[in-house]
Amino acid sequence: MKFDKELIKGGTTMLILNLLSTGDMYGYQMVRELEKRSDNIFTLKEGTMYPILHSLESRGMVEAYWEDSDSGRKRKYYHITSKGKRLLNEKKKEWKIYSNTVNRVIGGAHLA
Amino acid sequence: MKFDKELIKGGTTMLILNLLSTGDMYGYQMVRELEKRSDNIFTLKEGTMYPILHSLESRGMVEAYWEDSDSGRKRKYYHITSKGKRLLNEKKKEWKIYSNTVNRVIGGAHLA
DNA sequence: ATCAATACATAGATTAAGGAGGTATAATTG
DNA sequence: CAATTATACCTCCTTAATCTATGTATTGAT
Repeated sequence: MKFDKELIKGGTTMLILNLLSTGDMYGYQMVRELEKRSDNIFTLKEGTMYPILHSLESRGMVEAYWEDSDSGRKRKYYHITSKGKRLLNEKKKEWKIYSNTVNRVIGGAHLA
Repeated sequence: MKFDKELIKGGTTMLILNLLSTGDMYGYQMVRELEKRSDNIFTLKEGTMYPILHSLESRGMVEAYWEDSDSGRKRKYYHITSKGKRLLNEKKKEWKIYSNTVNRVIGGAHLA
């Protein structure tokens, strides 16, 4: 299914950008956060997340920086850029169109 | 992104089954119908639809029969079975969970 | 007569996402 | 203290969904 142009294509990207829009985070934290915020409905897989994060970085949507935690453990934090915020807004718009249309089509009272 | 079990996986299948739940249809007609019902947002590609239709048939979700149109042209109609209706209902439930969760996560008023 | 529309179909390419595995350190538990 | 679990990063390969491209054949319109 294609939606006019490029609708949806990568809903995970939207969720990742959305997480980062609420504050800088590191990868491992994002997995837990999304689980928490979705009441364990969504499970972000590392094999899915890290490639997306690296792709977003190379496209200038996020910026990464290393920081030490209290325990001396290294963490790679990601920060959403203004370009990334624009992408997020686009994706949200697309999601609205997509989900509203699905709901209309499947829920709709259409008489033959 | 995976949703607990098998959520969503093939939203196109849901839309196709949904179309058939409103009456028997032939492939070519379904393409036009979905376009119409979605105000041209969804474009069902034949290369996507036919394989799905054949898979649904082999799994007993739909049944096919040939019929001649007025113009003598052959049409292959599809009819949703009760098994197919059950599958449709499951898919709709999954869609509700999925879309509600996305909306909660991205729209949600979460304070850090 | 030619072109667009109707109507079916498949093969191969593309892409998103997941599964499985790998490295390394810190915290917990027996 | 040793073993396990949790933290934290990463990549390669596969699977599955979908699209692109193509093919056949008939009918209707110009």
